[in-house]
Amino acid sequence: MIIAAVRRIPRGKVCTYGSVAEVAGLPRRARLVGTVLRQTSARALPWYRVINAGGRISFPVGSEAYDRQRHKLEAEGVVFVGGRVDLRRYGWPARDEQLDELLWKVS
DNA sequence: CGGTCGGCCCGCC
DNA sequence: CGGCGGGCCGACC
Repeated sequence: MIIAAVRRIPRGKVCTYGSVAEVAGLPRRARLVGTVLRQTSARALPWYRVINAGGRISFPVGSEAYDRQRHKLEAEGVVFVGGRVDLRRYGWPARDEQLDELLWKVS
């Protein structure tokens, strides 16, 4: 479940659409993740922790949605440099954690 | 840095 | 059935 995957993103971290899909067991379905997030309205869901593979927010800069997402992330300590976040530092899961994350489905 | 081109998979017309 | 466009992605120029 995509929603479940999004829910597992730790505070202060971000996850790309592609990674969310992978963790959810749906490789190559990044676009689906975007579609789902667009339609879902769950307030408790940390949707704002999902960004694109370029480390950017997938909303037009200056848009209300962009600002909302960015503020939420910054409030958790995520730092933007030139409109981007360093995925090596804030990306989840980290490369060495990915295996564990995919294995989580089995358990 | 920006722009394009496939590739991807779905949903809608 | 074909065409188009998405909160995408990677490769290339």
